[in-house]
Amino acid sequence: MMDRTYKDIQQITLAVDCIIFGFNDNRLEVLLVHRGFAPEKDRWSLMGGFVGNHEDLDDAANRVLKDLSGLEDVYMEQVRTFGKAKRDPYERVVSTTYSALILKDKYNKELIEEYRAKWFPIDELPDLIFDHKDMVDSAIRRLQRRVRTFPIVFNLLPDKFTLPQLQKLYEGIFQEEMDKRNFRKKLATMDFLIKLNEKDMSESKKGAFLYRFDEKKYNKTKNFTI
Amino acid sequence: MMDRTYKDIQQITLAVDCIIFGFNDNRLEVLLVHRGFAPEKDRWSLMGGFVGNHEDLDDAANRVLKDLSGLEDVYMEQVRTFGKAKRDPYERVVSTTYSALILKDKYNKELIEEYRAKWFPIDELPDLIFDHKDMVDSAIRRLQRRVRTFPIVFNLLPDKFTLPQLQKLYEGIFQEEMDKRNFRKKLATMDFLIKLNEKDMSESKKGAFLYRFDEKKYNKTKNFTI
DNA sequence: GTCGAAAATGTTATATATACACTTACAACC
DNA sequence: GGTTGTAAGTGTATATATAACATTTTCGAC
Repeated sequence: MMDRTYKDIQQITLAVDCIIFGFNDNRLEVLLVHRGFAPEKDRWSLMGGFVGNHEDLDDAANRVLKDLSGLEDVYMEQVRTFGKAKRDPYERVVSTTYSALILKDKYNKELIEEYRAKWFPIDELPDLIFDHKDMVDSAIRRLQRRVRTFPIVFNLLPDKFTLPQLQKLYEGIFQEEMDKRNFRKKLATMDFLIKLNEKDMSESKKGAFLYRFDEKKYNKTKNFTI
Repeated sequence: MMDRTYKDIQQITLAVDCIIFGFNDNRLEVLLVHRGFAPEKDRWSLMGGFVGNHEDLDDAANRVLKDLSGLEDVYMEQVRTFGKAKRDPYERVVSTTYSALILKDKYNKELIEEYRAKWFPIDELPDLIFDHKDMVDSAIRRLQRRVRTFPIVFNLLPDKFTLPQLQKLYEGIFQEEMDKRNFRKKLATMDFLIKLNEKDMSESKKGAFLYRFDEKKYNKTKNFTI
């Protein structure tokens, strides 16, 4: 902060936009809202909102997410701030993006309908307003980096999940196929992945064993890389 | 952006703060300014400034850096945005941080004196105002990640530099010593590091060969990891 | 009891990372 | 001009991580 007085400083509308990721049908998807109002009526956008004058930036992002999904205590990270003067052609708005990882079957469907929101696979995004496509892209790139060294993907899965599911999720995030044996070899070294005596029979005749992520055990060593 | 009108939205003072890195005396340092004005008079802070109403956020960061250093076209990256409502106890200010890599002997010394700025090694920082210590820490962590996969350290070195210098720089960034032979083995695989027929005799009797980073050659392959 | 479909499993080759010690060049000094 | 001190420069062996690749198992459906 330099030596100007705090008076007469120009103020700017500050917003947050959420890139909400979900794992559906073995694909990584993003939740988008359909704008029912001008400007840019009937186009798709990220879920966003303005930051209150006495509201923490992080809190604003959580509030916006809760308004749409009904969810609280969601895994969320700030991604970056988009601040081009002309990024919103109607008004000067600077927007900080947050990436959220949610569980598809936990969100509130009525709220989502109310906002006319829809899930889109990340490789089939519709046309988005303003710079929202750049926002999604940077969030995906960040997610791709983060999931290599932090066990955050479990936020996208139910408590019990199978290894084929987990692999499909990583493949959806990286947008590339992985070798099953090498993938499992890495997971086998991680003692915080607990194999249960239960199978999920819904995806195959043989059934796949269910696993659980033990966060406490993970916190002891915190070594994780895919 | 959700369905509120654009009217009556609260506006917030937006700032940028620059974490300016330099490599001096074989150490990684940060340039800080001494506040000569209230509030927080006589404490140290990052160089910052407010964002103009019609100014791109990136442009604001570049302007602030130029005001202090006289430098333009500096390597700069956005780091993250600090938005706690009470982070500045006097007024609501949201600040986006930018990390800059500058060359020590190129900046404008008069400007720096005018602002009462001073270089501090990153492991000997003074007490900083507000959340500026967190800002520096997150910029250092980001820098540590970035220099592993992008050849950005050359922004901290003169056009011609020696391998011992380069290694000292990496050691300063990582805050740990590295093995000379393994370090050079990696560099030897990079054909965009051009060995010159010149030695720098200032640091040793034997002298160390000077090298040059060839950006065009780098751009052909773009493979770089330390 | 045969078939089909997905789950589960190991080995080898290659690449990368780590650990480690001596020789060389040159200025400074006697 | 010979000795000394200091930093520059160099190679090899070992351990670890990554990548490539095919068969067997299970069980429901028919």
